[in-house]
Amino acid sequence: MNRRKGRHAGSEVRKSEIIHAALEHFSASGVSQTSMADIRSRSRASTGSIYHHFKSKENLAAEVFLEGIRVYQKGILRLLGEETGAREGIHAVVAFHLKWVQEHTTWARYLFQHRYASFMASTEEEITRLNRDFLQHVSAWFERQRRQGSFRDLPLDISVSLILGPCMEYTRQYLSGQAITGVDQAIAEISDALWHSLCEDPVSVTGHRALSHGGDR
Amino acid sequence: MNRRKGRHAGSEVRKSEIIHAALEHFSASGVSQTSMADIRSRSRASTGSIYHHFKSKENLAAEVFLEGIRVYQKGILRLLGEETGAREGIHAVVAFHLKWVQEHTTWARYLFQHRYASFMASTEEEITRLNRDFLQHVSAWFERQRRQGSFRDLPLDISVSLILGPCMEYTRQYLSGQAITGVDQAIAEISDALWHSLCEDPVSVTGHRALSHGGDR
DNA sequence: ACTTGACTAGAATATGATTCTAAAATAAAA
DNA sequence: TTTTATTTTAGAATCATATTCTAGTCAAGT
Repeated sequence: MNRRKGRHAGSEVRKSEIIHAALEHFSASGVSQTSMADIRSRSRASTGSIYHHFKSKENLAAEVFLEGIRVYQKGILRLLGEETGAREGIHAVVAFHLKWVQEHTTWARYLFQHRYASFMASTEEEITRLNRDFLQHVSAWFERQRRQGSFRDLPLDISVSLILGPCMEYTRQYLSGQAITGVDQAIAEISDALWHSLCEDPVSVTGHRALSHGGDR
Repeated sequence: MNRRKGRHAGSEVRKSEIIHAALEHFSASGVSQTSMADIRSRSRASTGSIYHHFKSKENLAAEVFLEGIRVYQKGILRLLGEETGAREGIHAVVAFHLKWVQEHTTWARYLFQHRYASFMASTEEEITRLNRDFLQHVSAWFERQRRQGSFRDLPLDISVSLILGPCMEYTRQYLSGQAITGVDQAIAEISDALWHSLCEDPVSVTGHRALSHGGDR
């Protein structure tokens, strides 16, 4: 009955080739500095082929974004599902994020340096959907932790800002080569600091702080 | 002697008109979605005139960015020059940033939603210079505070991430209409949290925390 | 008044995104 | 296998828009 599904074998492959060719250029030079000709020559696909798979350059950019953000979010959500304690949870999230950036530099450059780019917001409601679902899971985790008295009772948007903000800012510095502190130390420092800014009563829970850091800078 | 400055009267005015026309569009729709024709018609300047004052669209975008960031940075630096205590300093910076965003929404949309955009990094070394100078002042302030024992001894890039990150992340939410918490409360929450993540020994310095927040969210 | 260089105007050009037409490849039907 | 329908690819044609070019206008100094 589903005779309408006459998918060709190599089609997905070709689409993926285009996405990855685009990623390379977008990540290295940004979307606006990348021409369709660049993508065409790197992917060895024709104009027609590209426009068959993607509605426009903007749409291609969005699909590349989606492909990356899906992988990233899946990783974070797996962590939160593991139901560790609050402090471990925070550390795990920070570590995951920074290591992911370190190991997927090309993706990270595109995803996070262009995070606020305009083409995302307007078009592509799937991005909105992904973000909403993601936020929902994250806030559920938070609520659970808060009920156990691990976190203080902060508004969700503030909590998100406090956690995500430092990670993103360090990421930005790291990607632009301006970070002095290495990733491992950054994970330790940031998660430690976050814990103290989020938890109900930092000192009584753990007597020590500043687990490690050399005398740099 | 300065005969080379055969400035025409209205020239600066015209240039400024172009910048502000561009700002409106850039802020509302982003640089790539704005055409030179848009800017031309809003500023009532001709193509030739625009290209006389600015090398290219990219350069125009950079100059708009510069104009905004200068004002913003000047405000922050004034605060840091006032040599208040560490905690007051943090609060003042957070408050300044968020109120500035609230009062200069148009500028903020452009400056901060496009902060990581590519055209800034590559071209326009004046932006680099501004940022370097700014960072230098900020780090000097930090070093002074740290010597007085107010802050713990964190690497500069980490400190910057911890402070700037939450402000920027909240800003992003605020500008995209996703913030739940109001600006005043956000200032209180964020600066309180920052203090606990940065200071040497939060509890002994001030016994209380969470100065204010309603039971929202 | 005249010369000079900054400034403005708008047409011409160039670059690059998108559309269009047709053909090749593939899968399903006969 | 041959036929038919559908998807996918190709590349030329088109269209949108950023930039350049040529010719002027204007303000100030001589």
